[in-house]
Amino acid sequence: MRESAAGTVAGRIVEAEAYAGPEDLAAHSSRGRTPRNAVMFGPPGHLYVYFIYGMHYCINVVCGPGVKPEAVLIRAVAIDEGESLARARRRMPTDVSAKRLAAGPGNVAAAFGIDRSLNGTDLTSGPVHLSEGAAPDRIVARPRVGVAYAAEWAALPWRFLVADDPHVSRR
DNA sequence: TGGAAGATCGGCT
DNA sequence: GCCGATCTTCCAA
Repeated sequence: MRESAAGTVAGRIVEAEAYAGPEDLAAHSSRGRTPRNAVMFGPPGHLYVYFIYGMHYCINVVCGPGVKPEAVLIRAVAIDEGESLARARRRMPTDVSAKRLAAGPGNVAAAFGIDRSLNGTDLTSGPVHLSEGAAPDRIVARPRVGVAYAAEWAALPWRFLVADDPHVSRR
């Protein structure tokens, strides 16, 4: 759930990827602590937001006990219908279907209005909240996307998505 | 100080 | 299926 002056946008996470560190070569934390990934080395329950490819933001949830730089990349969210959907759609540059509104990490950040200013935000007290909901019936695991450079780590099935959910990313 | 690559996306062929 | 947009970040020299 994301709260801002523009109103609240809420949704259900339907796709995510796990990044372990620092031994996971696909994780940003695998090359040591830098100004960009410093949040990953901090306590869990915080947002790690980074800018990629000159035009997109990706949002992660820092997890682990706080000693290991681990995080979960939020890749797709099914946005609640009604006001949430309307507000999210207003943020998008082009008119897109509800299915693809928050499909893919770049789109999730855009739909929820999350950028680098929210990097390091505490998810328990800030304008972005996570809450526990009913677990989906069927979850499938797939290899992670876009990490072919990570040798044997690229093959690990650490991308989790809700089976047959139309809101997941396509690539 | 320079250059290469990137946890992407959308449009075009 | 392929390619360009666009700029931050990191490493090497």
